[in-house]
Amino acid sequence: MFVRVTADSAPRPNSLRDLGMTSDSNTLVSLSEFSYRKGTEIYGEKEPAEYVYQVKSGAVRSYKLLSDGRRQIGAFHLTGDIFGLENGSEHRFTTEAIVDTAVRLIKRQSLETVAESDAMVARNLLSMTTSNLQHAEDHMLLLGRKTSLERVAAFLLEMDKRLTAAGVIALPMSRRDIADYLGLTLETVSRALSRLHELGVLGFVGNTQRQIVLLDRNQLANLDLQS
Amino acid sequence: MFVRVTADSAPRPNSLRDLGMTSDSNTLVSLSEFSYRKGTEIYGEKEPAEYVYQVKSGAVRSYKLLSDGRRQIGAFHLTGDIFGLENGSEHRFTTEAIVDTAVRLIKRQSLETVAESDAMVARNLLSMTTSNLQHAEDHMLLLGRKTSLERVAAFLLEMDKRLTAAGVIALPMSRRDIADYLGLTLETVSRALSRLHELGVLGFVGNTQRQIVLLDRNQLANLDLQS
DNA sequence: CGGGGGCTTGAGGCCACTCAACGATAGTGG
DNA sequence: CCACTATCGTTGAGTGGCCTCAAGCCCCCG
Repeated sequence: MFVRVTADSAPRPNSLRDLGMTSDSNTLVSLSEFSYRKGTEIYGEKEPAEYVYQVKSGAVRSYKLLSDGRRQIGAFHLTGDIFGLENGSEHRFTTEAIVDTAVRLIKRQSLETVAESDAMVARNLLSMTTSNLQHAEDHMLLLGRKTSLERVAAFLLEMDKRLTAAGVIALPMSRRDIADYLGLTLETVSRALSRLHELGVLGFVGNTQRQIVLLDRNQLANLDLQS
Repeated sequence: MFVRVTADSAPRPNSLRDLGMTSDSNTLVSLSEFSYRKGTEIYGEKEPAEYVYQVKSGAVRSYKLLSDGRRQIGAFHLTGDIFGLENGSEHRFTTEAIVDTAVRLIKRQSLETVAESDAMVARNLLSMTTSNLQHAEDHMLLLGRKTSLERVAAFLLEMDKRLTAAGVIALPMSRRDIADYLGLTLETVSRALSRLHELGVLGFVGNTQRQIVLLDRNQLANLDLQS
C-alpha cells in the first residue's frame, strides 16, 4: 500500500496555467509527468504529501479504508482534475489509477512558495479546496439520506457533466468502485441500473456494460431529489 | 426557512485574533454580536454569505434538506468554532441555534480585503477550509461505511474531544439532531446508546438524558474502527 | 397538576446486504 | 484461431440491520 510507483519520464518545466493558476507571473515550478498502470497506487493515506497531481489522461479513485477492508471512495479524478492537494503535510486518501493513467505533478513546496508571494495563486488554492469541500458536503447528503436509486441517479448525472462524449457516458470505473463511492454494494448498483433501464431512463451502448446513454435527464434529476 | 432572525445588539470593533488570525496587522474589521434563541435560524441555504460567524456560547447545527424533508446535518458548531465561511457568495447550509446561542460576526468582505494583502490571514482562511474539508472527508467514511454502533461511538468520541467538562459530555443537541448527523433515525441512536450502556462503555448522569460519562474510551475507539 | 416534547423500548416491515449461480467479456497461451 | 481462465456484471433467493409505527415513561415548564 505504501509502495510508490516509479515512472519513466523526466521532469520538464512548465507554467502554472495548466493548474488553473492564471497568474501572470512566469514563476517556474518543477513539473514532471508520471504514468501509472491500471490498478496501481499513486500515493497512500498518511504518506507525506510531496506532490500535487493533475490527471492528463485516465482516471483515479481516492479512498479511505477501515481496518476490516470496508472502503469509501471520496472522489473520482478525471482528465483535467487536480488531486493530492493537502494543506497539512500528509495525504488523507489513498489514490489508485483506475485505468492506465498519465499525470502531471508539481512539487508541493514550490506551490506553497509561490502562493506566499502571489495572492492570485493563493486565492486559487483556496478556491480549489472550497470546490472539494462543496463536493464532500453534497456527498454527505447523498450518503446519509438518499436511497439507492437516488444515489445512482446522482452519480450518473455527475458523470454526465464530467465525461460525456457524444451523449454517451463511458465509465472508466467498475461497479464495485461505483458502489464504494455511493455507500452501496455492487449488486445494489447493478440492480439500480437495471431498474433505470427498465424505466426507460437510460440505455446501454454495444455490448460493453461501461457505456451508458442517458435518455431522460429530467427523470433522473427527479429521482435525485435535490434541495 | 429564509426568515433572518433579527438581533438586538450593536456592532463594535474588535481584532481578528479571536478568529484564529494571528496577524500582526491592526486591521479593523467590522465586528458585532448577535444572539439567537433556541431553534431559530441564523442563515438559510443559498442566502448570500454576508457574514462569517464565531460561536461565543451555545451550539449551532448546519444542515441540508431534501425536498421531502429528509435532513443531513453536516456539522455541529460549538463554543469557539467559526462557521459560515464560504468562498463563493452563497451559504451552502442552513444553520440554526440548537440552544440559546451568542455569536460574534464579521463582515465577509472585510475579511477578504484583509486576506488580499495579508498572506498570514489568507493562509489561515485556507487552513480553516481544509479543516472543514477533513471533517467532511472523515464523515463520508462514517456515513458510507460504518454501522450504527460505530457511528454513535465515533460521535461520542468527537464530542468528548470537543466539549467534555469534568469527564462528563453535556450534549446540547437532541437525539434527532444526532440521528440526522449520523445518517440514522433517532430510535436507532437511542438503541445504540442503550446498548453501549449495557456494555458498560458509558453511563448517564443524573436523570437528564443529555449528560453522558464515557467509562471506556478504548472500547469506544475499537467500535469506531479507524484507519 | 396537566400538557407537551424528548427519550426509550417493543413489534413488525422493508430496503439493501449476503450468498450464490450464471452469463458475458477480455485477455492468455496452446 | 480457439479453448481456457479470470474478471466483471447481472439476477435470484433469503437474511438482517435499520426503519417505521406505536405505546409508554420521564422531565420540564407553564
